[in-house]
Amino acid sequence: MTVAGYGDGRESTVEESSATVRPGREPAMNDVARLAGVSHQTVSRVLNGHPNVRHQTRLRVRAAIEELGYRPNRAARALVTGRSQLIGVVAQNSTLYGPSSLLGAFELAATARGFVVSVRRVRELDGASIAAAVEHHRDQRVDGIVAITPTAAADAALARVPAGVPLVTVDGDPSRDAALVTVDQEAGARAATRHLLDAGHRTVWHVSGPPDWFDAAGRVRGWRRALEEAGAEVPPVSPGDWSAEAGYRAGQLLARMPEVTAVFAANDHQALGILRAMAERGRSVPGEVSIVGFDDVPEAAFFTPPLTTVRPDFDAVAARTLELLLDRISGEPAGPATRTVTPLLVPRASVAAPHA
Amino acid sequence: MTVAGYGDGRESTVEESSATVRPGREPAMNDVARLAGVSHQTVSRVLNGHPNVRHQTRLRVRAAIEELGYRPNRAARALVTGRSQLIGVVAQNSTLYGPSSLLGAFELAATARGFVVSVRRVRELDGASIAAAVEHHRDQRVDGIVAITPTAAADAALARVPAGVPLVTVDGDPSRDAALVTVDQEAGARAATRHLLDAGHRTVWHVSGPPDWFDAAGRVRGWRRALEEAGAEVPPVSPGDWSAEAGYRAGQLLARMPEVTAVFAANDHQALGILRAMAERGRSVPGEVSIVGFDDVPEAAFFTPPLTTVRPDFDAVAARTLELLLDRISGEPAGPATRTVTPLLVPRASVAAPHA
DNA sequence: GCACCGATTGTTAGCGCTAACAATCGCCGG
DNA sequence: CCGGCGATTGTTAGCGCTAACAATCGGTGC
Repeated sequence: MTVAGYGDGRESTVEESSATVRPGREPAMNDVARLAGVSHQTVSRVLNGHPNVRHQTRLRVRAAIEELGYRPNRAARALVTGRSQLIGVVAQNSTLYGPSSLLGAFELAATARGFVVSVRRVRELDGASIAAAVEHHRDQRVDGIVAITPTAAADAALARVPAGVPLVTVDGDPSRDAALVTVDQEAGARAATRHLLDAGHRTVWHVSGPPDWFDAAGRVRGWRRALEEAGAEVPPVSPGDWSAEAGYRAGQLLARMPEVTAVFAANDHQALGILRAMAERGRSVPGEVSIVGFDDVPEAAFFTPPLTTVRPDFDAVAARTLELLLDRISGEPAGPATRTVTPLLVPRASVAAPHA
Repeated sequence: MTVAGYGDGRESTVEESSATVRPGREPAMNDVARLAGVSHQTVSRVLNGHPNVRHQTRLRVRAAIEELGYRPNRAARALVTGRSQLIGVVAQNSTLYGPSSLLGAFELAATARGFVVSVRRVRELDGASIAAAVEHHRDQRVDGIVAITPTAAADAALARVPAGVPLVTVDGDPSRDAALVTVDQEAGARAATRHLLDAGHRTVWHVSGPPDWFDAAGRVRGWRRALEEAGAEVPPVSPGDWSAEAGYRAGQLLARMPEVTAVFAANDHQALGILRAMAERGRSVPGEVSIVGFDDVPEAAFFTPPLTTVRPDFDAVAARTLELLLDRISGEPAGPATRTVTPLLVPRASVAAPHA
C-alpha cells in the first residue's frame, strides 16, 4: 500500500541486518541516524541547518542521507511545526495570457522558496465561488492565500476572511484595507491614450473591459484623464468583455463612424477584434484608424498590423505578491500594504498620424 | 506563531472551562469528541464515512464539528495513512493556450476529487530539468505525478523514474511503455489536410512545429499520410517553433511561391503569422491561399479571416489523465495503458477552392 | 585541581490522526 | 435465563518529525 518505494527493485531478502531500513517503507530519520551512528535529533539538526553540529558529524549524517536516499517527511514536519508549506491561490479558470502569465510567474517564485502552490480555479467570479475557494484552501491548512479578485463581487468575499489568515489580493479593490498588489492600470491607459494624442489625433475612443472589473475601470480612468488633461473631447465608452468577439462588435460600430481615427482597446484580444472589423469595413490600420491595445500578448507583434500595446510586468507582480505574503506568514506588521507595478508602452505599427 | 486562528477576535478570558478548546490552537479531533461526548475515534469514523456509527451519534458529532468550525488536519492524516493527497504536475512554463487549458482542466478535475495539485514549471524541456522536477515532487511525497513531456529529451528523463511511482505521461512518446494520454495528432492533421484537398487544392504545404516535439511529428505524419492517400505531391516541410513569428517567417517564403495555394499550420499562432505574411505580400486568404491551423485558440474565430482549425478536447485529456493516475495510485494493474483523444475539425473562413 | 561554561549530542514528549484491537450493549435462539 | 453475535464505541499504539530539556565533553579561570 505504500506508494513510493514499492517495487523499486530493492532486494528484500536481508533478514535481520540491524543496519538496513525496514522493508516496504521509505527510510525515516531514525534509519539515517542509525546508519550515521547519531541520534535522530542530530539528523534533524543537520537537515535544518542548526549551527551546533560538529563538521565531521554533519558530513557523516549527510553521507547516510545520501546512501539511503532519505527524504524528510513533510507531513510529519507539518504536523509538529504547524506549517504546511502550502500556498493557496484563488484564480479564475482562464487561459487568458495575463492570468496565465501571472500564475506561472507566481508558481515559479513560490516554488523557488520551497512552497507548494495549490491553485483553486473558480469558474465564476461571484462572491460565493471565491469564498468557497478560500474556504477550500483553509481546509487544506495552507500557510497563506493569494486571491486574484479583479471584480467587486469577487473582492467583497475577501472582506469576510478572518484577519489572522495571511492573505494577499492581486488586482483587487485598491480602496479595500488589505495587502494588495496591482498593476497601475491608470498609468498604462494614460500612456496609451497620450501616445495616440501625441500622434496628432483629436481624441481617442475606448473599448473598455467589463465595467465591473477594477482593471477595466482603472484603464477607463487613465484614458479619460489623458483626454481631459489634453483638453480633448471624451467620447462615450464602448463596453466589452475582454474577448476578441466583443472587440469585433464594438469595432463594427466604430468602423462606420468616420470621425473615429484612434481607438484604445482595453486589451489585445479586443484590439484584434477591432482590427478585424476595420479590415472588413475597408478602413485601413493605421492609415485611417490607429489602435492601441493592452497586455502585449506574444502574438501582438504579428497582428495585422503589429499592435502597439501596453505591457504589464507579471514577474514583478508575482514577486511583490510573494514578498507581501511571506511577510504576513511570518507575522510581520500585518497592516495594509499596497504594491503597484507600472506597465510599459510598447510602440509598434498600429499607430500613425491621422489623415489631414 | 500559529498562523490561522491567531488574532481572530476570540475572547480568551475563559479560564478553565473544560468544554472550550485550548486557546491559540485550532480545534482538534479531541475537542470535537469532548463536545459531542464521544471518543476521538468516533469522530474519525464519522469523518471518514465509516458505516458502524449510530445515526444519532453521527448527528451529534456533526453538530460539534459545525460548532467548533473543526477542520481535519491533513498533515496528521497524511502522516498516518502515508497518503499526501497531493498530485504533482510537471509542465513547461508556458502561457500557450494548449498547455494552459490542459493544466486548468486537470486542476479542476483533480481538485474535485479532493487532491491538491502542485505544478512544477520547468523553463526548458531538457532531461535534467524534467528529472529535477520529478525529484522535487518525490521530495514532496506526492501520491502521483503527471508529466507533460512533449519532446524526446523530456520524455527520456521519465524512463529513469522507479516503476513504483504512479506516473502518467501526457503528450509523451507513444512508443514508450508507460501510462500515456495523448491527442491523436495524426488524425487531426489528416482531417485538416484532407479538408484542404477536398476543397480542390492540388497539394498542401505544411509549417510544422519544432521537429523534436511528438505533437509536431504526429501532425507531420498525418499531413503526409493524407497527401499520400490522395496521391498528392508531398512538398518540403517548413519547420517552425509554434510561435507567430516562426509562422510569419515561413509565410514570407510561402507567400512568394505562386504554386502555394494551401497551407496547414501546425498551430493557430503560426497560422496567424502566416496570415500576416500573406497580407503583407498582398496574397488574399482564402482567395489565393487557404490556411488551416491547429488548437482552436479562442481568438481564432477573429483572425482575418476567421481561421479554420482543429480543436483538441483538453477536458477529455485531463479526465483520462486523472483516471489513469488514480488507477495507478490505488495500485491497479500497473501495466502500460494509453488513452487517445481525437480532435475535431472546426471549419471557418480561411479555406476556399483555389483559383482556376 | 575544581567549579563552570559553551559546544555538542542525546532523551523525552507530543503534534493530530488512523488502524487494530478491546469492550460494551442489546437482542436472539435454545 | 444464558451463551453468543453483530453493532457500536472506546483504548492503545504509533506514523516521523521538532522542541524542550538533559547530559556529556573539553577546555578556562582562579
